[in-house]
Amino acid sequence: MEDRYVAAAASHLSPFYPPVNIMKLNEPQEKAVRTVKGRVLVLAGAGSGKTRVIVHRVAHLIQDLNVPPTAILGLTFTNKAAAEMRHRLETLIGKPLAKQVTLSTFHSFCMQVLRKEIEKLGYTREFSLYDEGDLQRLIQQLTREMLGHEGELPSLGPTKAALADAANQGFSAEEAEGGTWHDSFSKDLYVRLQTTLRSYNAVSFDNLISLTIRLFEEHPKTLEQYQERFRYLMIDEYQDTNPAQFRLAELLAAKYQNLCVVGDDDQSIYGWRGAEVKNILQFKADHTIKLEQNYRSTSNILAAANAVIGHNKNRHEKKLWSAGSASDPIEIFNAPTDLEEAQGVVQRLMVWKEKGFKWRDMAVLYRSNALSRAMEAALIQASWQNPISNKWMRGIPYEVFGGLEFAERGEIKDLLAYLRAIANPQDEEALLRIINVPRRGISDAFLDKLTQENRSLNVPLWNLLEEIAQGNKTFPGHARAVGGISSFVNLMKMAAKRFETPPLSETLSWLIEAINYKKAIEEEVKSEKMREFKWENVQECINALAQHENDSLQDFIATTTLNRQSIESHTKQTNEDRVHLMTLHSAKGLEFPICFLIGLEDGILPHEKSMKQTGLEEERRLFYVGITRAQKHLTLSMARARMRMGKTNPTNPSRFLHEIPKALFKATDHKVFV
DNA sequence: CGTCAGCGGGTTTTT
DNA sequence: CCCGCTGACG
Repeated sequence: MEDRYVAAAASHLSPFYPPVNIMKLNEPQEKAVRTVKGRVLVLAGAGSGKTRVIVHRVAHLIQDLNVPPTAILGLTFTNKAAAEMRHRLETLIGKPLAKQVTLSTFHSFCMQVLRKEIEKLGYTREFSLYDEGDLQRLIQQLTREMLGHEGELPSLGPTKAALADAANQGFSAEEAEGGTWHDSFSKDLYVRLQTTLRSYNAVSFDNLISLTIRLFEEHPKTLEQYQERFRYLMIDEYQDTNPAQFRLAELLAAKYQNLCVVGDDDQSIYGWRGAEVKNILQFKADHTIKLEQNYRSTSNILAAANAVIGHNKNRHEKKLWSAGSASDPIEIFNAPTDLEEAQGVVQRLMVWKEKGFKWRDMAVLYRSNALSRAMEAALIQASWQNPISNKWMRGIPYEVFGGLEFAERGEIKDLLAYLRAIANPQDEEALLRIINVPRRGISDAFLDKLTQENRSLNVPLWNLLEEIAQGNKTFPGHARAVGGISSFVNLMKMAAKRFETPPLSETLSWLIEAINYKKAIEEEVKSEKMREFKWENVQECINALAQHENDSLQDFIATTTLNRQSIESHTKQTNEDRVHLMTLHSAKGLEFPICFLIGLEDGILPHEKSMKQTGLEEERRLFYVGITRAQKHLTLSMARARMRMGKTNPTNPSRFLHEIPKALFKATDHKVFV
């Protein structure tokens, strides 16, 4: 069967010069865009227009080669990168076309696939998605069960590492049995974890990938459907793929082999998550294209970046160059304390604002989420003069990306657990979380008894609860608990019915009322302020659901779990004029005219937990990624004393700072104005 | 069964 | 500093 667009795709060989959209690219960029058949490796240095190439390549396929947008699949690692790519594609080819292209993270792509196909693997479509926290609690529980009360949970370090490794390989319970393990406890725990998830009708983040692989391997017909649909596959940040993701990509590309991978070994920063740089270094390519001209940064910034990354031994030599001017030197300041460091950054932000930059042109990047605290405090306290109205404003608008905060709050987790249990009553984790919230007189001891019983009978907890509610099972002396369970079961049944019909947000409101959650908060929480805060969060959750009226309950839960930002960001308009705060990891793939890297101290960057040699090189790459986010101006900062875990400790400047040639930077006082 | 004080432990990074 | 957990008590 000869598709129209397959024939058309060969037209890149014709003398026809493709229209407008790729005219402004440099030679290797254009080559990358026009090489649409076969296995293409694009080695793209930082700021070399990698995203631009991907987006133009998609546009070229659609507009010039008549490839249907639905035949293109672009995979990224972070939601932010996927969103950025979509945004840029929209400006290039318009929303209607861009919307039809599948651009998503590995995990959400797999989620979409499994939503449709998971029944082939023996799960139901209502399966739950467990985030890292859910998984952690489950592991804890299983560990306790396995060790009994004797073992005082000995060093779980090696075990956790072994579990992570198996997960990165994408092992199923059966595969784990045959795999090589350091110790049998780790293996048993992993096997037990996988089988328990399975019995809960639940999948972990890693399962999203591994189950999709299994689906494709066990159901060649299904795989073929996806291969037929997605004939053009592109993977961004390919250096970050782990073994499972690698397998998945190869499966999808196996038939047509139109696989374009883009990446940079110098920006490999997910080794801790099982990423293997060798995937990009050993990629079997029909065409290899190197992008080495940097368009993003001034030559000072680029020179600093090159000098820093040059200290890594384990890398491929490249020669990033820029035609740009030297411009300002990099600024470095060392403040007495973390608070003053934050104030120094805020003062500089205000200077740039006065010079005409938008807040959204500026970003503050840091190694770990905890570092945002002091920054936020300083941003909230700042007073600045609006250059247009000349009015004095209190607080600089900012947005923190990626922090877990909102989704991690107890009340949100409670409500989501309700939704999860309603959608998937087999989700024991969710069930146990909310069965006694608010208090229904069901004690932990009683629940232990029940879980033990359902394990030995091999009956889902929910079924047992139903039995109890119907009076088929009696527990003399536990009248209160039995009563609580009955009302809980009835409530959940009623809720499940109600959630079948939209609007979902109204049903959630009903549920919150039905469980008297407001009263529960009022009884639980002492401080008036906290109560208000929590109640606001509950309202936020309703609002978030209202934003997803067209989705099913399951879709809402999945989106929320896969993209924590999504549950809170709907209130803030995207693209609002705010300073961006984020970790170095989530900044990858992004660029900002004005960049601040804060907390550049030994122990933070490089992080104390990764001071071993290989770890150190990854930390350096992280620094490199940070430096290369800056387009026009870069400020590096540190503090001589920093509050950590409630204690203020002296610190030393990051060893990486010594790797920047003196000629490239200017040391300044932390205060801009006195 | 629920509450509350006291304590010990832990901070990388993301989906 | 901020949790989650524990164990004693009401």
